[in-house]
Amino acid sequence: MDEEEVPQKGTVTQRAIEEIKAMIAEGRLEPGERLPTERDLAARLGISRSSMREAIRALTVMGVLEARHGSGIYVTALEAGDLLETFGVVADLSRGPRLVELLEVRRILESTATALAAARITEDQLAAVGKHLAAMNATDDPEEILAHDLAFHREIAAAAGNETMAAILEGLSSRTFRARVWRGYQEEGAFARTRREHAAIHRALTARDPEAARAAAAAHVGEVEEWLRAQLGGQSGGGQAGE
Amino acid sequence: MDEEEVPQKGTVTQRAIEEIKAMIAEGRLEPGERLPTERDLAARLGISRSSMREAIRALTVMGVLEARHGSGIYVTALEAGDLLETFGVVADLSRGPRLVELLEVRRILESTATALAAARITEDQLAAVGKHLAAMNATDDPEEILAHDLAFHREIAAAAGNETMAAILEGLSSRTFRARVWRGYQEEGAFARTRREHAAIHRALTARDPEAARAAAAAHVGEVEEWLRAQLGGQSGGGQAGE
DNA sequence: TCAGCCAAGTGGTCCGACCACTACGCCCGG
DNA sequence: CCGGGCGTAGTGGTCGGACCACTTGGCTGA
Repeated sequence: MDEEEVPQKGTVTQRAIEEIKAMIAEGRLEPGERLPTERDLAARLGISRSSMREAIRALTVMGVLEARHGSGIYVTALEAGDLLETFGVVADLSRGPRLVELLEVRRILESTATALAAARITEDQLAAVGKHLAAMNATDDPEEILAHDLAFHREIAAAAGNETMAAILEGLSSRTFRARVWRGYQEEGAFARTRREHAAIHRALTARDPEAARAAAAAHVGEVEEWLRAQLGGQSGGGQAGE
Repeated sequence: MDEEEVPQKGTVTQRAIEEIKAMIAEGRLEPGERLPTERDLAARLGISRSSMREAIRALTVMGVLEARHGSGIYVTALEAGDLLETFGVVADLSRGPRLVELLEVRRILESTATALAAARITEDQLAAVGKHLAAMNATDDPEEILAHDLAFHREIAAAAGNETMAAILEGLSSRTFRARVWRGYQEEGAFARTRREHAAIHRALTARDPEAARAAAAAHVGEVEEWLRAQLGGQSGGGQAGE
């Protein structure tokens, strides 16, 4: 006799995660909508609140849910930018060969995004890009330069018109990630070159020339990529970017 | 005087996550290494085990940690494929415009990956690709076709030599994701066309022609992309792929 | 020697209490 | 009647401690 009920595949928490995912996938929960309370959900699935909390935490990390202390749990709009955290963390923790692979992915996406931007960018956006370029060249503070560099590329990614791609690139360019690489990179006077590359990208955007933009962006990222690849080869001391 | 320590930024769990991330980033924990027990870690940071478990769960979802029941918690090798789960989940839950954006990203990466594969693929890998292509054409069972289709592209991505990119593509092609799109797509007799496209990709690979491979792959994904975009435009009933 | 058992240790689950914060309505003064 | 301020109920966040399920490795006994 054993009547039975979907015994248990895997852990209880896993089941809870699938359950909530299903609720969203099937449209039982709309983006922005509030979920039942943790206590309710736990009771409903017949599991403890602790386990349910872990399930919620998992979905929160994935950017699917958002918990507001004292208010409730809500389904995010899934509007990109929500999944970028995971990407950023992975990028920050990667090293060696993995880092180069990540940079290669960035080169591919960034060059395409820049090409798209060249064709679609508005005057306002172009002005914003130029502003960051100028600010970057007007200071010597590495911190500030890095900040404007990030903004420069972010602005371009946004102009490409694909939010999801912009979010991925954002993750691939997270602050600590780039800071790590830059430290060593800049010491080699690759500074002027970086400025030249940025200027080239800006020129291509201004000229609305997708092909030139793609080439400039690819070269820009590829430059760093090459340097990193070399570092991994036969470095002995000093460079800590890859190792 | 104040000994003191950064009281608490944000939630306790968040602090725990940062702490563990830092341990890995600073090399205090090597990939594959076993972490202290949950109880230890919790005590060490002065938080409860529940909170520590949530932190661990978060990092597990991100693919940074791996928990083995009865054995311990380990740092993953961060060898790609670990972050693909998140990507897959997001892809599964996305709809409408977001879905198109995701497909666009896939088109960009897939075409580049296929081009790289054309230049680097080995005889063995090429044979494997051909096998899946044949299997795909030899059956009418949608399930089986889908399975071989996925394997076909996976094999190519692997041949491109960038594991990280392959992992991302894997996530972007997750089973339920594609199944959802295919259902409607195939009903329009896009079947023969898909076969033709796959054959074209295979030919380009065999000829070791990167440009042809890139074009074939881009066209292949772009085809589906276009269809989906059209669906979103003015669809009234039936098609459930996007809405 | 080796197979099998046993026990310690670890992650997985559950419970129930309390804290921190938000939201909303009730009450009181204007 | 109106509005602001204070309560309070409700929700997520944290805690601690008990017990379960599984792995591992050593020990026992054939």
